[in-house]
Amino acid sequence: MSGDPAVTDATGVPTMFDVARRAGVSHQTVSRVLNDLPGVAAATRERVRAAMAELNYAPSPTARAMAGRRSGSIGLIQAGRPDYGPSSAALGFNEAARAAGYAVSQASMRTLDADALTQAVHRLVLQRVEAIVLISGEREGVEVLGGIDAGVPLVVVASEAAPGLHRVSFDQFAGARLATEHLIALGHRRIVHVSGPADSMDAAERRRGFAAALAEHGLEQREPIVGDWLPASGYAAGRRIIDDGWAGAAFIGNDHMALGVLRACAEAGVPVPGALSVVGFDDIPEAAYFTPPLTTMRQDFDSLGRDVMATVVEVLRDEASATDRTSRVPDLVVRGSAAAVRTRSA
Amino acid sequence: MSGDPAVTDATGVPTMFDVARRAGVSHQTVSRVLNDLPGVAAATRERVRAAMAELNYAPSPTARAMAGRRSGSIGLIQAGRPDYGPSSAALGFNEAARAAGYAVSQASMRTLDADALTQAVHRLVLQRVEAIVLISGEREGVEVLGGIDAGVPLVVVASEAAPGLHRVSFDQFAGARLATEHLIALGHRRIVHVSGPADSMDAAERRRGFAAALAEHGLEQREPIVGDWLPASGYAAGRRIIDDGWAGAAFIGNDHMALGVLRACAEAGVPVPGALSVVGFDDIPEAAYFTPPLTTMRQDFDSLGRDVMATVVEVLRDEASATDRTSRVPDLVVRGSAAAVRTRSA
DNA sequence: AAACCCAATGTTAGCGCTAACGATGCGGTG
DNA sequence: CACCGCATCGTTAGCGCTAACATTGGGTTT
Repeated sequence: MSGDPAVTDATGVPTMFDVARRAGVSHQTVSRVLNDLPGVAAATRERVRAAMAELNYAPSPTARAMAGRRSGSIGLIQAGRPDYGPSSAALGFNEAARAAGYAVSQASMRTLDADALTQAVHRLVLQRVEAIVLISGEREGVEVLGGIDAGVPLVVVASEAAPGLHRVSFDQFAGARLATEHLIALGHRRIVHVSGPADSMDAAERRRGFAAALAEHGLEQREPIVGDWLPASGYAAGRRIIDDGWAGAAFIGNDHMALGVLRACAEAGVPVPGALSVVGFDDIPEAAYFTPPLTTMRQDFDSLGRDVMATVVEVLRDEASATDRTSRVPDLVVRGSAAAVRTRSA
Repeated sequence: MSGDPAVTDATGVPTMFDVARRAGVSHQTVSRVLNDLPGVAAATRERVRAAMAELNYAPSPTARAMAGRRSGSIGLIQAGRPDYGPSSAALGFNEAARAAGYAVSQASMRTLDADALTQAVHRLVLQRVEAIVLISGEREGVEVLGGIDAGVPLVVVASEAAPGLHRVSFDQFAGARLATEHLIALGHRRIVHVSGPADSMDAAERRRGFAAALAEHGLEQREPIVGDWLPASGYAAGRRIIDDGWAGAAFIGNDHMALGVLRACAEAGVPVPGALSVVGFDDIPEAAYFTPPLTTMRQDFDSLGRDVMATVVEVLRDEASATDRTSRVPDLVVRGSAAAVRTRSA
């Protein structure tokens, strides 16, 4: 692998000059071939290509970044718990980035705080990333990013408008409305919502969607119970719902909390969906095996990640003005946790 | 933010020369201060430090990498599904890396294949990463990496020996033995194991640990049922266990499959832990809210990630020979899914 | 006091690439 | 046939840093 006599570099990695010498041209011509620039005769181009192949040459991203043009890398900041959703989206993004020829410099942080985020952005800028992507549900992240002049395009996954930033997201509002309408269609009239935390944009949108569906059908609105996305808070919410005794159906902000609700029902002997119909959100891999299997809203996080990368490419290509892709609507996946009213008396 | 008159650079980012001019020294002295090299008078050192602070100077990682010494970045390859374990470990690693002053260049791939992995390594090497970390449970990943002369230290998270590589892992063998012994201590004599796929090193180690515990206590060994870590395969395994009717307890390779087993039992009306005791592995956040709450083996993935980074730092510091850290043993977390034999007749 | 040493600094030359400009040589125009 | 123009290529100068060497000036040695 190393020690090739045609290679001058001490590390054994061929440089542009090695290719140039081998092809009998100047290094600049090699550069032109590499970047598909015009002004190279077809025959020469081929000769250079052959030399590159023979030496197994690959340009140094570092040197390219130094020389000023594209660095070929993109910064990815992931803030928050390593949940299924964000992790999948990050994975999809990562694969798409590599497929597009980009490297990904990742900065993850378990909890989002303004200073850490700002620092992370600056570090990435120093690394000459061509764009920075933020995957985080918290509103604060978007606000912080909106106030930074990074000098490179910023793309966020955010379900609320992000002034000055490029945005990609699922339509959480529509998803929540569909979920709620499913319960309404099953004949439920007293529906409660367990929402995610106040600082979550997804939670806010789902809450809006829930409220909109109820309003459209003239149903009574109760103040949602606020959780923190974790099963424990869902469990607590479940107990409250049971003790309260009002609701016949519940739209839960995410599958984790829905699991907590199911657990609370199981403990209290409340049959699901007999006495309480439950719909979740996300469709995590476990959802189909809950007891009972969870009816929920599926989000294709993987393709979300790909969409993010597509946006990056687009923005980088034509320096476009603020993009806003909120196209995808989550799909309803019907399983056993929500049923029609009075099923049992049939 | 930009346009500082003391800064020469067109992009507005101060360079070493800006600092040098401001401090009235040469750029090389600035470099010396930056790298804590000797041969700089204390007073000068202070003056340079002040100038750096005033200009908000930060060295360019790109230029540093170019100039040959450390690049300040580490490559992270994550292969496989974005499950809770690997995602958490990657997060812990990422945070630890940043804390240690390193950037992380991440290459994720949903499925591991030799070519993709090899390519990823080469890309990272071109980016001049100082070390490469692989987080993937599959044996093939370790084998492929073992056969590559990357020129930089390679660190893997692997529960089997990795010749020529630095290794970090939990002691899966000990963990599985503890889990099995817990069931034995509860009085169980007919225990079955549902293992992960054959290409998983964790699965193999857990299987060994399970077999060792049974052997020690002279219990009958049945061939483990092989799953693929996903709930669906756990469900299938659960059905087989129930149909078979032999086992009174089951040690399941991970929590996801355990969920499938619980689901199968719930459907078949087999009480857990009444008729079948179940122990899982991983302690995913959902496990405490399964029905019944799952007794399982907790692994602190976050600190695993930190351990990996610690190993990287260590290896980078003294070019040490192959490291091997298999210290941590998973902890038993007792919940409701495993009970003593004949509990019901009490 | 001449020679010397060493701490403290400055100067120069790259790392591998891109960007800007120069230098060829060929065909076509008046 | 002198002239221009354009494709095709080469040369030079950086990007911001580190590494190796050159330079200074005070304090020691002989």
